Amino acid sequence: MKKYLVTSALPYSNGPLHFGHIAGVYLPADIYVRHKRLCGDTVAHISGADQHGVAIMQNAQKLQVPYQSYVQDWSKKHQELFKSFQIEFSFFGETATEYHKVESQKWFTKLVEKGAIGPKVEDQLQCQDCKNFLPDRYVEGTCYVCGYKEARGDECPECGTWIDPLKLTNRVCKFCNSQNIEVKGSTQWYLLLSKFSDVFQKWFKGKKAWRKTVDPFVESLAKEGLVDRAITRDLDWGIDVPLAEAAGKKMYVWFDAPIGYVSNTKEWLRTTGSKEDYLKDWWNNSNVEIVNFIGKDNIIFHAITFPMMSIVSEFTRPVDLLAAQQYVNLAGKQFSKSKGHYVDIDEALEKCGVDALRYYLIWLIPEEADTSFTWKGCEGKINGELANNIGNFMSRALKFMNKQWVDGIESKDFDDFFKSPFYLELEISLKEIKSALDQFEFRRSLEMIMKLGTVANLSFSEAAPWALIKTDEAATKKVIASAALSGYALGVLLAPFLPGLSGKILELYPSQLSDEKVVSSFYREGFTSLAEIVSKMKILKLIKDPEILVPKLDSKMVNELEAKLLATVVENKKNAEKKK
RNA sequence: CGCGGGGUGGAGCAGUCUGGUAGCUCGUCGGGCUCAUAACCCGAAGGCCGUUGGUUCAAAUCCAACCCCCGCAACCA
Repeated sequence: MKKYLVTSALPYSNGPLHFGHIAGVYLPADIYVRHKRLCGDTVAHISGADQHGVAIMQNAQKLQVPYQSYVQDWSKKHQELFKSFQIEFSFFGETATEYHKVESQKWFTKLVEKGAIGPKVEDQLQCQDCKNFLPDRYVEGTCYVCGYKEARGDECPECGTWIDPLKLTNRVCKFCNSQNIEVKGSTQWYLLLSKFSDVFQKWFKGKKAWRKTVDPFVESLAKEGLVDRAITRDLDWGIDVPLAEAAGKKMYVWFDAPIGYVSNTKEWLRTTGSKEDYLKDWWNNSNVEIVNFIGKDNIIFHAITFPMMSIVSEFTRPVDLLAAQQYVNLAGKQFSKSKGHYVDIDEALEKCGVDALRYYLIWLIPEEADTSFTWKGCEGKINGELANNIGNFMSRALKFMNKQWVDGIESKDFDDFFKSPFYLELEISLKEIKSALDQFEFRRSLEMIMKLGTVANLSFSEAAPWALIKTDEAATKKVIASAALSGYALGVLLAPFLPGLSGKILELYPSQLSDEKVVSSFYREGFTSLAEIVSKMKILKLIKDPEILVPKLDSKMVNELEAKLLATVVENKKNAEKKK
């Protein structure tokens, strides 16, 4: 029994979530958490809304809504979506709260004491009309390399140059469209990472190996040397910097956001009345494995910045396992709501159902490479695999059983199951299925379960009970009994992946088998004790006929959705060419 | 020479670390079966593993160079 502290990247309260967020972070985290819990481990799954930063201010201002209500609104919507996806958290907090402010200020103060935060003066662009200091992304101008007129302050979309915003000409403020911009010296507090390169190297070399998409990337950045980063801003939305000489300044959102994992853990323990201490029993406990689920854009903050903040402040241990995923694209291109390249996730949920959509999204988890959502792919996976393989197997086997033996089958007839090809395969793959999950190989794990579904179908077809029953009812009973237990085992194995479908399967079986503790013990120890439980029951009778467990997607609907999606791809391509 | 990821039958992917007859799912074609959600089972066709060169008895796999696609990552998951 181990203790796991699993965190999922805090979703930014500034717009709707899409498949990339779900498949890239929350779904794999949820599966991992369910898997560990079934194994008997103690797991905290912590996340929450990330509610500060300039992008939020800009959008709230546009809508003329107070910041606080704007972010709470999005936070609420995100939580509703997680609920409909059956993604569960121990605690989902918010960063625009008093408890988070207290914790963040504690970190800031401590890092100042440790010499890891200090002031520097730097030239910055300030809009003289709206008085905002302009972050790189919020200033546009003419590119000094290629002359492109709408170069952003961070990068020129035309020639790809990394822009120094101070060198742009004809600068425009993206907050208010003013051109009245001046260069001003401004004092900001910096996280002095360059001082701690040795500390970083020592930790990084000693840690466990992460994905090949992460370690080489972080190494190459570290080789260039860790860069000091400004972690304060002159804004009116954010957490106050707890220094008298920095009055009026706020913390940079990426400084306080990861602290959200910690503050939310503290708040979780407080609100549940736990006696445990968030640091001693969790974050600073060397017997706890800390696992972060994030998207590839967050790697730097979770592999460098936050671990350094943790080590230097000595408040918490750094992350043990960083499960960073790549991106999920939409028909090969990045999601973009402004370009209409977008699929409404609530619509998709309604059309596919949770189980089916989770199934397709699991297959899309971008473990080592970007993946791509298409409606055709969705249809193929759901209809061709989940419905035909698992759904149909449950139907053919269990309907047969209920039709022939209304009163159930005696336990002695179940003994053959333990000699069946399905059981032999199950014995071999159960360990593999679980260890794949331990290594964040979600797709491989689920593939092995689907393979078991194929074996179940194959055995059933080979035994041909529909023909056998005409000559040998006793033998047929044994065939069906094995099939029924195969279906049960599939239900158990699917629990971390598709809790809904797993529940629907398990509830067909008597309570002695569908009981949570029993399910968990099979998942943990294998199915050897299944014989004993069944024999105690004397007769195994299903609670009811299986309904259609996995409804199929209608092909016509899929074709229409796919056509609509591809149309926007073509249109966007045309628009992009026009711009050139 | 900015950085990272990818390029394997029609589609989507695994295999590359640890070299040894090229694999999976879907699709296509042919057959079987009729318990089941037009499902399931069997068989077949289809690939010079991005290109070129090297190492080796042997290369998708190791080495070198190049080409193409995707992303931008310390201020978009």
